Amino acid sequence: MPPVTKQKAPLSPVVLAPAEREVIEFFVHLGRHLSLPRSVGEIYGLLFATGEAHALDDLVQRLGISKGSASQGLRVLREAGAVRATFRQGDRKDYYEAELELTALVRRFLRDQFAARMEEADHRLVQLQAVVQDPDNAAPRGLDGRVERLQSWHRKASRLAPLVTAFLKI
Amino acid sequence: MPPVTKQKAPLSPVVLAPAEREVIEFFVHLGRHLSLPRSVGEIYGLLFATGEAHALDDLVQRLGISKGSASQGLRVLREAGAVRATFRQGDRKDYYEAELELTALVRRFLRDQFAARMEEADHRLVQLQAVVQDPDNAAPRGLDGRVERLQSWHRKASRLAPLVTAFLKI
DNA sequence: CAGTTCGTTCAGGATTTATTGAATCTTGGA
DNA sequence: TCCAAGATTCAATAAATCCTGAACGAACTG
Repeated sequence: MPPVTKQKAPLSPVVLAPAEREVIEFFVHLGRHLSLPRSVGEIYGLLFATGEAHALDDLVQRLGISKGSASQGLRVLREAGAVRATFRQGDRKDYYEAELELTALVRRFLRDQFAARMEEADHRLVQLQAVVQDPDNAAPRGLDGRVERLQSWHRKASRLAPLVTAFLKI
Repeated sequence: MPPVTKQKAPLSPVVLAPAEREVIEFFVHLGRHLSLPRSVGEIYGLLFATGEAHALDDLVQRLGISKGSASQGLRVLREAGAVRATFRQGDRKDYYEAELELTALVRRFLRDQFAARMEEADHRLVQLQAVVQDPDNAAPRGLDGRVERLQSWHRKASRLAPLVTAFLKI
């Protein structure tokens, strides 16, 4: 008979309850719409489901993902503000818990992601207009007008973000 | 001397002007944010750049993509309302031109895509709540409250879409 | 300082997604 | 009805993306 493998008594079972699995799937699907890898949705889903702080190893065991995925996924979530690190006396592990203030999350997303994309689009449009107006580049007739319409729409979209932010405060 | 290969005199050159290439890249990038394949962005970009109606073969030649990609890409754009088919007397080809009313495009996107996703999320949330409230599923304590918060946020987001649509009408 | 425990990184493998091109279907004209 | 041009489909291939796990470094501990 082989020696019993050493195990530190887990405070809660490492298998997922059906309810947890369901929550995880929900966030995996949500993440797909934001082009996030499955593992990121899984991690946030588990943290959201349990409402507790978990260490990296915990996520690896319960979700059955690799340390690499867990580490990278946590980084993404940290940078997005979707997860907070908490610390415990006399414990070297990092514990993470889900940010549950969804409104704050969305607001942050709008401020960071959306704003960044709008700015990038702005740069592109400026460059595009320069290229189009250069006679050497053989722009089809009427193109400059169409690019102008792109820009005017871009300005309109820019005015939209603050409006949404305001709405979220209600 | 080999016979001259038969060629139907093209009305415009099959190589892309720099201005056209720039516009195409712009829409390729835009499409990435919507998880659209490169080919779809290229097709819309070319139609937008020239402002003219093009047949499938035209797109294949100028963009250097396969017939398959062109056909599927056009279908996606058609279904999204981003492209319109036009017809010509005594010509069996289908010609496509870009829908230039961007505001209408965005409105349609909100109405179709966004609404569909919200409805899907609604179904998922209802199911999720059922699973969570079933005692057999071992939901962690407090989870039902968190799911309730998800739903309340979902309701708020639903109210957002009409608001944006209204804004676009201005 | 040697030995541990954690977390991160990244090259390589696995999986998902996009593209190709030949076969097939559709349509209109003779 | 047959033919040919045009469009679509889809199985095979290519490309992009994600995941893994071993190697590494940092930070503690005895």
